[in-house]
Amino acid sequence: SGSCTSSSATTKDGTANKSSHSSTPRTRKKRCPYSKFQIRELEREFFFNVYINKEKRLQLSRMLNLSDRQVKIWFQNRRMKEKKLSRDRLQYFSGNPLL
Amino acid sequence: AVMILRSRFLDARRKRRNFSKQATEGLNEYFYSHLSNPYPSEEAKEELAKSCGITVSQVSNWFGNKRIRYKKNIGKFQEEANLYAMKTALVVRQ
DNA sequence: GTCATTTATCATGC
DNA sequence: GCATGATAAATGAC
Repeated sequence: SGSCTSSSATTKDGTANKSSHSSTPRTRKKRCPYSKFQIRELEREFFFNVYINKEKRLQLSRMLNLSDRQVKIWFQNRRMKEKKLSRDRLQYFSGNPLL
Repeated sequence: AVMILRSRFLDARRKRRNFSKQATEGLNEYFYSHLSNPYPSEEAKEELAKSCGITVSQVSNWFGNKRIRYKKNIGKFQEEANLYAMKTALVVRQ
């Protein structure tokens, strides 16, 4: 089936083009788990700034062989994850007599 | 003490435990009685969370998993669907 | 941008 | 061995 290597089978935007004709229902891109190295670098940048600018985004996308759009979306999802972690943390530690 | 609680929190978040029978019961009742639009509102999620003894996030997770797994194999859930349809019908009759 | 989703994948229970 | 809950990519509404 489809592979997850972003170097081929994807356009510069990261949008998968399955066919040349416009009649295709524009298939959804398959979910591709990122490598340990990619996650490490993304997390490192996220630690410095939760919001990444265009320059660093392009630089990071080239280094990690990801599309600019993928890096942007990763930061969006990562911010949502951080928010959820804060909520869970608050709920877990709230009303705890040991604190 | 803080570190112990912190590690316990991290472990508790990673490990998965099945919901209670009553919790799954309540979730399924809502799902199959709203099969045409199985998208509970935020208020409905909070009510389900309270009545089932789970968090709102867990309610959202359950409905997300249930919707796609039901859609992927409707036949597998047919018996379950009939069961809850009959159950709600009996409730209405009372 | 946030945020509720969809979808696939991961991890665990049994 | 799958069922099940949680999480990770990806989309779309707003």
